[in-house]
Amino acid sequence: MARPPKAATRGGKEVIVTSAVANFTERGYHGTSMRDIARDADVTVASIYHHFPSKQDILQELMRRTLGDVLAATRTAIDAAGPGATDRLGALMVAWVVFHTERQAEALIGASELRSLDEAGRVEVVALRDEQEALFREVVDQGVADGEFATPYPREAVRAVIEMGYSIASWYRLGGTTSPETMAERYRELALATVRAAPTT
Amino acid sequence: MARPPKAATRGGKEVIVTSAVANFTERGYHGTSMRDIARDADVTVASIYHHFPSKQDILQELMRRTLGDVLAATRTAIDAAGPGATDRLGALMVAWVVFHTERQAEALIGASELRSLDEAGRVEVVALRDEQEALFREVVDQGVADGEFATPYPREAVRAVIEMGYSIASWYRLGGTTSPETMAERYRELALATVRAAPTT
DNA sequence: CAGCCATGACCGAACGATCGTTACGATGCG
DNA sequence: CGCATCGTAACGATCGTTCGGTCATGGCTG
Repeated sequence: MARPPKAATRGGKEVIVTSAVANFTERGYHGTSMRDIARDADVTVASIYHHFPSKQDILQELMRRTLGDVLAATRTAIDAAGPGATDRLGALMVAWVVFHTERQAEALIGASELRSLDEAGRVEVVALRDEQEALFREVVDQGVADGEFATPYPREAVRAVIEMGYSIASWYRLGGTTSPETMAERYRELALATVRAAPTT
Repeated sequence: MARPPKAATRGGKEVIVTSAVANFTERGYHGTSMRDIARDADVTVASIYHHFPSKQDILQELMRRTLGDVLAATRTAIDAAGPGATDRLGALMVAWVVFHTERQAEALIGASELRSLDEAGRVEVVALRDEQEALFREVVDQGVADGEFATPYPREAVRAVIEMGYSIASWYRLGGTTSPETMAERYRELALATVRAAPTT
């Protein structure tokens, strides 16, 4: 059947995806042309259509990969953590932040180009996002039930925690003075502080 | 001189801006055509060019207005609050959240279409965003200096607080079960929890 | 083992559609 | 009349996509 002849044929699909990530990040989906993608990937426009049926399909494959990867990474982190909600949320947040520092470009696209998907693609991707949010909610709800977390607003706290990690992708610079692990540690504490707080009044 | 002849002339510039907000929110700047804006504003494309020199100019005026308004609103809130950092950050966060619930579409554009601005526009808008971040940072730094806030990571906490408020614009629905004021109150507490927490070690 | 040829990878050039923008004329109020 | 306002129709550029090819490879046939 059809299989990679050598794997070093020059890249094939991967160079296209890589170029698409860079371009979508910089200019957005609608601001990027197929010719932009082709130029950075060092192929012609027609070659792209040999690997993908359409520009829309590139975006969908990209987003499915990204959201699938981060979901898998956070699930693994939770399963490897202790049984307590504090341990589990800490591990979840560390994995969440590390992903957003190491693969910031893809993470940014995954969260900001939802509106550029067609109907079918959006349904699929929204389902992945809902799964991700549910993962956070389960852990926080467990902590509230066990009494480890005292926040009176678990729903809002979950959104705040998700968003503070996601937002890292928009300003963090790899190679700067703060490593992904250090960043993850700081945000682990910020997240725990957010869910632990009891009402003031 | 030139002034509004009646204010009921049919709208003039305002209907165009309103339509642009709706369209940019739904499809993004590059995903929106001048014909889209014209259709929703009930004017012709040529009429838009009577009020704006270019599509780029519509976006810039939009973003300048939005970021200027939220900056003014948050400054006013801080000045009206008590002198303590807790009061000041609380008032700042309430104003921040209320703005993002009441004018979510514009807020979303202001934060997500930075890359669609040309060089000149970006410089101007980035300056406004930096002022806004500085406002948060001043209050948090004051709290840390006075001992009211114990967070070991003030920089990250500032980013987290800004982002948790901004993100409300992407999911909050006016007319739902939670009013902007209630939402603001909850996020006031989440924000204070985030900056108050001491290191766990 | 030589030769063929199906196949996957790639490309140059063009398609019709739509884009932002403009030239220019009609309208109507002060 | 003068000016702000708005419209019709078109401009050249660029868009996503497709057509029709070339070229190297490697399994199969004799």
